[in-house]
Amino acid sequence: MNTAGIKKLSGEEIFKSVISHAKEYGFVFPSSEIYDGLGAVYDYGQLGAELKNNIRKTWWSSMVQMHENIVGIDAAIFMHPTTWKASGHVDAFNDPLIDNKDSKKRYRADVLIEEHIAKIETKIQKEIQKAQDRFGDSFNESVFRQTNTRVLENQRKIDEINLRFKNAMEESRLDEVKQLIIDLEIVCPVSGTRNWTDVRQFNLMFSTSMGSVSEEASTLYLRPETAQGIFVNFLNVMKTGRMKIPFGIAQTGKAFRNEIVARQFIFRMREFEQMEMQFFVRPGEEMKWYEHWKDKRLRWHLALGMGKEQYRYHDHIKLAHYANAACDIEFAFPFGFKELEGIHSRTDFDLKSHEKFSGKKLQYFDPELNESYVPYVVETSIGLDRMFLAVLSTAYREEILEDGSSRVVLCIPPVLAPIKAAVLPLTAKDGLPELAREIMKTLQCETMCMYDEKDSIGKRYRRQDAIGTPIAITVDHQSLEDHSVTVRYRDTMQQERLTIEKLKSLIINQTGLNVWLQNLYN
RNA sequence: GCGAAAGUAGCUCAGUUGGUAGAGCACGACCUUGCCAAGGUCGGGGUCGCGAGUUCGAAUCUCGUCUUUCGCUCCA
Repeated sequence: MNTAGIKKLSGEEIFKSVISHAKEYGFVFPSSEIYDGLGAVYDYGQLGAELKNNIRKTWWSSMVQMHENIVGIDAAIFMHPTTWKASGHVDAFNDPLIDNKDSKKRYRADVLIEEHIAKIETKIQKEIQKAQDRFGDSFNESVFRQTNTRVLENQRKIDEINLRFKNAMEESRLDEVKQLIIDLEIVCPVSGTRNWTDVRQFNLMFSTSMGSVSEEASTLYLRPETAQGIFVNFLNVMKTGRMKIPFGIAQTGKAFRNEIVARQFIFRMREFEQMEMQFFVRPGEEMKWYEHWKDKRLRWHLALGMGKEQYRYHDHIKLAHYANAACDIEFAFPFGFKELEGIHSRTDFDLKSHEKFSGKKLQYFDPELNESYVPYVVETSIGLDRMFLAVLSTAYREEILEDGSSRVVLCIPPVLAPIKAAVLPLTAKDGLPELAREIMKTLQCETMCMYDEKDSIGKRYRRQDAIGTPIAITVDHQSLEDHSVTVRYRDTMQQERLTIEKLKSLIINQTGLNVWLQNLYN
């Protein structure tokens, strides 16, 4: 049987199919689904976890194992709060915002309250003005402020509002900020109504507290990027690893961003996993290394064989405050070309800032130049979940076969496939399961395999196609006599006959990471 | 946050003007079969998102509420 054609699907159709396929076969589930789910949070299922692990492993080996001058670390998600002051994340987005439902205008809640206070202050000023007009030169303002009941009353109001606002902000009680706005009967300057939304803090960082829930507890943030874990460990790694510039530190791990809108399945999530490497170089050489990693990272993607046309560079014109060059590797997702990986020349911004806040010298003594300097940093940073989505949506295919029937197949790059081989007895009797089990036992020491004897052989092939297993091994009656089995390939559906002894090397050659690494960068 | 759509079995969905919940696929057992989604028999699984109301009676009508998805807004 051969493939007669691939069903043409629109991006939207593919995306929808991928999402439901991912759920149906145990790749990705909506989080906490029995409680109706949690918006834009997803769990990886039994096959998804395998695929995700394989992507991570492939990245890690390519970056750490294959480079003598790159080492990997695993920093904690919690970091000293000052880290985020140094990185600029604390100040960046910290305003409490509130919307008026009628005018649909958005205001800073603190500004609304300040304006209200200013109005009361105006009243006080008017009282003072009136008194001054009456008493003339003998008027003493500070005495008046301390004795006049109307002024005192208004001043008391101001102090109370300030206190309430301050307490609310310190305790992150946004509901209290809203209550304050309601209590003060503040109206929208445009619509004149008091129809307010809840106050929302536009801080992209999630916070929690460490220690007991008393005043001793300190506010911690869930890291919004993994990079800072590398920068704060720069000295440790450099010294203990005897690293010589240029060198890199790699890390994979979860990061958290409180996005206002998290959408598009696992493309934009509030909890996500990054795989990134910070490469420390001599100042002035950063552009050379920037180009180097731009090229090398694209070659990594191409080595997976998902198609050259799926990728493109997107150079940033507007640069972040810490960068002097930046580009994305964009991928053709079902909803268009979007950022998959970023390569940024971060200059010495981060290390310098950490020097300033920590008071520690974060410098490298360069024996060739005979001087110390703060290294420049070139970063490669890829979203693991995005890579997962890229793989899954590219792999998904609905094929029409010669006989008019159809099959759904995941053409996942073999090195990433969750299950590498399926072991299938042609029938579930005559001693075939016993031999198949024996083969299974040997192969599962080598790699992820799956045993299946339920339903007809054709059906089992299709089931393996649907989860992207590259190789199916079928044990039949002939196997009992001559120790040979049928090997059936996912993509072509072609079969060949091999002796059992050759299976191991076949699987390693076709799906093994070590073999894949040998051909990488060549 | 605003706007729109949708919540019925693991998946895709049906459910007629209100009358005690169905199909296909999937799942489990058994029989028959054996190289590309075979057939048969039997079976498991749903308080129809949740809560009120109307009614003799609500998956169906009304109201409320929750959740999800999409678009906008925000961010990059």
